[in-house]
Amino acid sequence: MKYLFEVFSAALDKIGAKDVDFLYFEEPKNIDFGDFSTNVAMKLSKQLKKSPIAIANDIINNLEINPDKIFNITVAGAGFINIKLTEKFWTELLSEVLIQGGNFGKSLVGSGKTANVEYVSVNPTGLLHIGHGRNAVVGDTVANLLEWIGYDVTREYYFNNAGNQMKVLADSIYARYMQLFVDKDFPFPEDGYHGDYVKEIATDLYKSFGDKLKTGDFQDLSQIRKFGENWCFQKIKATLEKLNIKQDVFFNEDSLYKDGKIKEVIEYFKNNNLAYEKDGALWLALSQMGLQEDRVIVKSSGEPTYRLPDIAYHREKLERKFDLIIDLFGADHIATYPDVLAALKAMGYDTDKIKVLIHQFVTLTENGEQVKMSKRTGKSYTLDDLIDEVGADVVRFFLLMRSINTHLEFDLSLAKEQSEKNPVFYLQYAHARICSIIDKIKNENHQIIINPDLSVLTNSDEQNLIKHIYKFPSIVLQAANKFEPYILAEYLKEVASAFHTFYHNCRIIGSHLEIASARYALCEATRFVLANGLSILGVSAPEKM
RNA sequence: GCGCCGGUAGCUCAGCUGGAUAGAGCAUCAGCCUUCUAAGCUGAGGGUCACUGGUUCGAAUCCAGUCCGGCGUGCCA
Repeated sequence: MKYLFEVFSAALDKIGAKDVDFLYFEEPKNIDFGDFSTNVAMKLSKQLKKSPIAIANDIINNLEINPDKIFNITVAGAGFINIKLTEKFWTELLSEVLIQGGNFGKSLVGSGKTANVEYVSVNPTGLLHIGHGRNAVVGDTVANLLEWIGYDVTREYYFNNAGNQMKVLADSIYARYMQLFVDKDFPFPEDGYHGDYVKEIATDLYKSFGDKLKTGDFQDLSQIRKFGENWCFQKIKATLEKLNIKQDVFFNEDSLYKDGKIKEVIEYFKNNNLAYEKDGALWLALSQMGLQEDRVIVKSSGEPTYRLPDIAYHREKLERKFDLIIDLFGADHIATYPDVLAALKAMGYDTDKIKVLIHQFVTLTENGEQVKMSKRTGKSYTLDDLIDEVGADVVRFFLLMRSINTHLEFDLSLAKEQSEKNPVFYLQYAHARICSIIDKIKNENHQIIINPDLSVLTNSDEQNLIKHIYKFPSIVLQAANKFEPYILAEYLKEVASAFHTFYHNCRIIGSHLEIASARYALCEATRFVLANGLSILGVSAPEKM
């Protein structure tokens, strides 16, 4: 690509084209058009006052072509320039891949920079459901992608164990505890958590404390609250661990109060006349920061609204001097971030460093029918249940294979399917097949040349596979820059498909030594791409299936 | 009402910094196992790209409007 840019820029200079910042090469949908094509001649039509086709011909006549690299260049259609590279050009790229091996796909664009990715961030009041699963898996994969392009990444979990929700949890646990062990008619709080897990907590609580917590006074409730928090956190962490997710920092909202950070934010806005008191509450003057309406940051009861700690927390992250700060949350939190960003901007921070990623909801379906998974209705389908049912690999892959902007339908019947219908197995199967070949060659002592001449890989299936392999680093970069793991997932399916076709048509064992050796090398390169790609997605790459 | 996301094949989704015949998987139909894993391969059918108008040599893609679905629009988080 770099090579193409160089020769084309030189030719454009020669024909007198100016300010060509729109020169780019794309892969035509139809491979008959070649490996790359450019529409630069069409775009120059106005400037040069000539027909696109004439310009295209001018460009071609002024190109200095290295016949080792470029096979041919043609003008087609309304003025496209199509470029076909030589087989040798591609096979030379392949040897690069083999040298890089497990590092193939990495780049340095983010090296020396730091990133903070905040995800999951569920308060310890319950169990994770599938929507949280999407958040967790996407966040973790975005973090992986950033690491692959060179960032030093901190994975962070933000939680609040002091708010009203925790009180509701404690009340709910207490009610279940009383119902189960003291008085079965004990009233359940109206806004309490109805999930079955609350009964489990109550049962475990009874095992630890027996009848000691019957009074329901402040001291009892605070012990119950702590017990519930630990119980939930342990479960949440265990579920995340099953998905191969481990976060570096667990940031407690409470520390913002203890360290005076909340106070500092309030002071700042008061001192700058951006906060005022009305109806006994403290309002943030967002209307002076470019937004529509002012909002309450401290209620008349003296408690802060979620906005205040959110602002203080993000200020804290900015103060930790990350080059990139990523927040990931579900569509239901969409309203929270414009206020936070506006407030930070008003405090003089560079909010361009903060990228807010919002993923749409997940619906779980089985046999075309929606499965309920709410934690309030009581009948719940947790993320943990899902992992136990279909496995961590399938959960991760299914939650990653769609753009975060779209509603994701998790098809439970398809996920359960241990067959060719399931896209995860398609990928893993390609990897396992390669490992099986490598095994067989080693175990049965088939002869293989160590550094074979790769230029014999000229047939269309081999060439097609090489071209797919070559794209891997740019796919990783693209997925990382757009924060979209699905781009990688889709790509890996294409690689697997190219491999399966190659595998079907090109035998290794039994071919001539030179051919067999070169194909063996191609298999190894493919294996690196699949293994590296799957590891970014956090999906295992089995050697046998 | 306003804001964000979406509306593309029977289903789930790509394609959206404008480009050549709109793609994939599943489903349907028809083929391929004496040879490295058939969880595989090959082929066929299937589309008014929600609708209307505009910009352009050219629109699924950009702009405006309309309709439909999801989420939000709290002194809940």
